[in-house]
Amino acid sequence: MTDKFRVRFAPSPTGELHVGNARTALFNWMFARHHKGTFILRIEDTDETRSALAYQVNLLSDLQWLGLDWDEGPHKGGAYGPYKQSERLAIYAEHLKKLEKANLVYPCYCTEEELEEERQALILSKRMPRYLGKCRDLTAKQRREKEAAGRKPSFRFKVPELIIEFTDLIRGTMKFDSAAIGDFIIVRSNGMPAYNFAVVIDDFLMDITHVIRGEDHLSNTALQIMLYQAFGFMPPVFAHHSLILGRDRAKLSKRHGSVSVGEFRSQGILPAALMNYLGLLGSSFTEAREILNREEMIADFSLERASKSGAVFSEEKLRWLNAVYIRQSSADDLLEMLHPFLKEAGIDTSLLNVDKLNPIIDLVKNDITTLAEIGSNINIFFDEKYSMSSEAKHVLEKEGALNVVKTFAAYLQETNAADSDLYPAGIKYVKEKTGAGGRDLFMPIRAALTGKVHGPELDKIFALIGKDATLKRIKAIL
RNA sequence: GGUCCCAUCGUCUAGUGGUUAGGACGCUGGCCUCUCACGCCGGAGACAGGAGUUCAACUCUCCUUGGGACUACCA
Repeated sequence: MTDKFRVRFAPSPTGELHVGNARTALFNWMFARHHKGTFILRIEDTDETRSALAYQVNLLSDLQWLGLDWDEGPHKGGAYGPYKQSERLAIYAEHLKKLEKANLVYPCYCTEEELEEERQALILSKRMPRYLGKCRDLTAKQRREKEAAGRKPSFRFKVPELIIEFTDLIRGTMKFDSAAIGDFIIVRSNGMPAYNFAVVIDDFLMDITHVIRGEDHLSNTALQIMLYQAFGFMPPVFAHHSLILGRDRAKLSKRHGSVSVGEFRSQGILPAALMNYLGLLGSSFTEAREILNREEMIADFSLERASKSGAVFSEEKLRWLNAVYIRQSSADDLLEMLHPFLKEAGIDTSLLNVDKLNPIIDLVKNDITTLAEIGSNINIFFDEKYSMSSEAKHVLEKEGALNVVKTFAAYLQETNAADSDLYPAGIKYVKEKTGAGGRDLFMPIRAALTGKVHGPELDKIFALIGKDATLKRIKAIL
């Protein structure tokens, strides 16, 4: 095996970054960092109709948000560039020529309609749908005729007859019979390289040592190995990890709900929590715990611990992890991430100073699962956001409830106790004066103070709201 | 249909021939003298089935069953 470690994440910018791809990126990144190797980002944008610059921009920002920094790639450069396939077209053309010269490739003039017909016919006759090599033995004259008729050829690789064998780092020995594989297209009729062709060339030229990717590429590997052999290239080590599944155990897709990094980001999932969860999914760490920061994950990462079977994505567990991360975060760090969510909740953070906001966040962070929940939990601390829920109203309608609230207000107005004593002394006073205790004592005060029946400890709430606001709120009720 | 991959609680997993099959999420009972949450203590919950190999199989082999991926001029 190699003592050098160069791995890559090679997404195509044709949509939002899917958590499955993010996990592949994470595995590659952890592998590189663990082995003090190089993590390369390559953009596979050879599908002109599906690729969009906006997706690429999005992709890079999602990766950065997750903290998956690359050593070579867009915005970063490197000795093996360019790192966008659309900028490497000359390289692919040159390699096509090599194969042509070796007589390992031929032009195919079939139209997509013709190919589709052939495919359907094969399916109907219950045979394997694959290209049968119609254009493989065209004469020079026949080719000239097709060209003259205005047909642009694609180029197909002449699949040799052999058994392809390779060792997968996660799955062990893999064996494929090329008889089941039809001559496949390596360059499309529009001149763009096809996936299997471009990856092989790029992975070799970029000196990739380990290809870590999803199980969905397992059968592609056979085609790619044939190409490595045709070029006389030394293939890298392959490792195919399992896929992320939806509830129904089918490959996780949009119909299963939220699947993109961007969606979780806007729902208020912390990048560290998503990273941690993705690292845990379909894998495990040797540590007996499940909450690990990035350094711990890197230190403990091993492909040997990657599971071979697919893993169902559990949003429940992600949310649990997220809540843990929120609770563990400092108010300063949270505030940074909370900005867009506070804004959305209609709270103008620019008007508030950190000294006031931080203690509130420190209290509220214990009650939220995602950052997006901040609004409904923080409202009780702002007079202009204060509102009475129907449950709270109900509490105040109970026998004696209003009297408790009134007595509390009366105490606050008359006392000259120090601020820190206000709440405990007030409660004691109300208890003695009204005889109320437990639920009957605290719930009316909670309802009056916050307009809600749930929330953090009352003494802490009171300390943050203060005497004046409390009196104002009670007056509004009476 | 063909090729390939996979199989431990509902879910994610530990386990590498001898264990009361462990943990986490979720569910659930109790405790924390206001609620919700947190936390703590407890509970229910799994080796898909069948043959072998072996003194001994969750663990090794084979078959069955079940699930999945691929089968594009997408990656």
